[in-house]
Amino acid sequence: MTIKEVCKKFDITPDTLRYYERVGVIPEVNRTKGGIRDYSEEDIKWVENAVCMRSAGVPVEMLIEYVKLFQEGDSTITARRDLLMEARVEVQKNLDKYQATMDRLNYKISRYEEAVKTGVLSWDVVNIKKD
Amino acid sequence: MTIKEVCKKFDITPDTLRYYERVGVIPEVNRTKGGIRDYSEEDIKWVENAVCMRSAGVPVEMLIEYVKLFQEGDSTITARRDLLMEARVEVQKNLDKYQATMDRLNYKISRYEEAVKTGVLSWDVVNIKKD
DNA sequence: ATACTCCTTGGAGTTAACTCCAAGTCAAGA
DNA sequence: TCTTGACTTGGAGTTAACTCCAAGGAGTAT
Repeated sequence: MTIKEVCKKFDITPDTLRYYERVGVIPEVNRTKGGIRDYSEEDIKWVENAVCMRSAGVPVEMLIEYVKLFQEGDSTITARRDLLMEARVEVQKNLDKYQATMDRLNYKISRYEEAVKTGVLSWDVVNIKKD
Repeated sequence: MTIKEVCKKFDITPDTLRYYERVGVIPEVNRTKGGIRDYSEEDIKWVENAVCMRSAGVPVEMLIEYVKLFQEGDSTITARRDLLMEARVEVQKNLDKYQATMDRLNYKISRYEEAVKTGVLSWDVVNIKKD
């Protein structure tokens, strides 16, 4: 699979994909004789994983560390597990924040819907209900 | 309330809070005769809102726009609602991504837990189950 | 009155994660 | 063989959102 195809599949740019490989967010990809990247199924799984993790804010730094440990073999299994658990804590934290913000947005929007209908804007549209 | 107290309350730095005011993420805050910021309840609500929105990745740009519209008065009610709805779409998108990443992390970690216990590392620890 | 601490400002600097660019290579088509 | 177009590289540039800094002012303790 060419770089362009992989990029299309995951909606990222070739620059990003090359960057990921360069810094080690994904392992090195096989090349044709001409030196052009040819992504294997395995490579694509790594890209998929990287894109997913990055979309949830897992730092590039952490993904690099994971790949490094992976390439060191089975002796790093617990280290990898710990790294993933560390990542999970952060993702969960953010998930909670996003959910809290959704709640706030939903509340505000419902108040605005009301205001648009009735012409009356309640005091607390900016904020959240008084305690 | 002093800037330090507000910062402690929301776990941010004075620099960030002054930055928010400077660029318009929150409206201007009242000062003492000496020129020192004295945050009112209202100000604090704005800060709370800004911190919440920012923690879910709502761009500073968008918060500035909201404050600007708010200060223009009731004629901007629908515009503000639309802005909030736009923000909500983005936050929801990210929420979904974070959830997907949590699922992936949970799966991977469970596989690693297994591997740590049994010493056997299944083929797909890196990725997600084959289709 | 002097020192100390915390506040102020405008503006420069930092960071993470891309994103762009110039110069060069390679395979395929005319 | 020559052109075309996609790919390659190392390195520089960009962006959003802070973060830091130097210089100065105000209020309080000694």
